[in-house]
Amino acid sequence: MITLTEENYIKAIYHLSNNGTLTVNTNAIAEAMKTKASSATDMIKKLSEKNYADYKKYQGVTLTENGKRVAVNIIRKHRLWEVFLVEKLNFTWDEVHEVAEHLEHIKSDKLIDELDAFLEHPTHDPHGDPIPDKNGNFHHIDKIVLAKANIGVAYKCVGVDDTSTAFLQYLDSNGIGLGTIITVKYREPYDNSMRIQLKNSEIIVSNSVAKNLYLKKV
Amino acid sequence: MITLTEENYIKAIYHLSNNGTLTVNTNAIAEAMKTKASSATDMIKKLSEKNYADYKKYQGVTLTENGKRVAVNIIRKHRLWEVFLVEKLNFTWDEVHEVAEHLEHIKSDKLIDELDAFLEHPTHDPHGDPIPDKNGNFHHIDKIVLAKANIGVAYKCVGVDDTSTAFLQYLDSNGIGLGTIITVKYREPYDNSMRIQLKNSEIIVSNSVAKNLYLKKV
DNA sequence: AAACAAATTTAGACTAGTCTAAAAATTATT
DNA sequence: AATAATTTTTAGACTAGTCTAAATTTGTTT
Repeated sequence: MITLTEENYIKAIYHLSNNGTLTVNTNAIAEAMKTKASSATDMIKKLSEKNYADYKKYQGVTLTENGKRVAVNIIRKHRLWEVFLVEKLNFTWDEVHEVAEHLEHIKSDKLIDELDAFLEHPTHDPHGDPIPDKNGNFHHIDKIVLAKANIGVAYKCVGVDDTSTAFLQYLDSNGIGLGTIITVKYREPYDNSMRIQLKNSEIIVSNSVAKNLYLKKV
Repeated sequence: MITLTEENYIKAIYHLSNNGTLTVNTNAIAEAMKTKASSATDMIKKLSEKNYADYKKYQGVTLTENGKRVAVNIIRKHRLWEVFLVEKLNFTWDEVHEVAEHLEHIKSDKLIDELDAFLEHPTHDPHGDPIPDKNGNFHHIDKIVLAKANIGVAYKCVGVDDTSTAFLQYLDSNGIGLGTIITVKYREPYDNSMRIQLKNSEIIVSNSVAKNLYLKKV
């Protein structure tokens, strides 16, 4: 039996390891989990014993295939619930995360399969992140970051990197959401801010914004 | 902050006390929670300290108004989720309970208000039990138990007392569900079994079945 | 009302997860 | 290559919730 805390550590390690590819160090895990390094060490040992992680003292942690499977499954559940909350229960994209953090731990295969079907097998969550299928495969779309977009080309907004409330509300108040058509008019060399064309307006966004918005050619 | 375990104890006490009207003894709580009496004692003390329960040593427990409010709120959440699972996710009425036991602990007012609206403010769950509204008021329907129904009168099935899988599956396989029209043809004095008329069949049910099925005159 | 039975509480111990403080290993700097 | 700084681990303690076993209270018989 896997505990809620174990699941959350596995998820944190998965994200910190760039989807299971890098080795993660103890301090990073502790910080992500908002605990102390000593607590992280204890949990890492436990995950290692239970075959969710590979670990050698002082050398950092990677997830086993088993651990990755658990992580991807939680991510699937998290993102499906986010779609449900936005599409069916009128949540905005900055409100969903906290509730989904809890819903993702409900254990029922039937629940998640039926939810998936009820939502008509969505491939992306409200932030544009891909939803892995039952077998853990991600539906990949090739996206570029606004900061690297070409001048004069039309793109569609397909996701965000930063999912903080502040950023999402900034986008909302500037009329940017998933599907919004964006054309770059000008890149200011001085600070890398950009003037972009939306449907009915032209706005200037800073480089920090441009680095966090994903686009796809239309 | 209230813990998951505290919520479950409060819910158990609420049910055992007949919706907050009777005093409940320690052994009954321990049995309901599948723990030992000593564990129940510890938790009772804690609930008492936190003002969810009134308690004097050796004298049993009652819920405070505060405790009842918590219990009714959990019951509201539990039953709304049950409706969701049956109506939207194709669960059968004997499958919902276990998953709802977990969903009922998700804490988000917006979630439950929106779910309520999404389901169009249902007044009863899939077992016919009333769903309290936001303010904790139950929508009462006056129902009678099949065992006490009159011969020759047509009734509609509005609920069950026993929600065990075995009973619900028995009902399913005999073509009885919420809304089924039932007319009693004969009561056998020897064992209080009953011959009842359904839409396209006549069946005989034992007294244990008849005591667990709620009806309402049509 | 004394003795027994049943229910309840206390005492002490265990696990999961956390913490602080100190020790050990690794990495960086001179 | 030695020392300093950083990271990580260990040791020991704490809380929530559980357990067993013993002690206490209540209630029930005779």
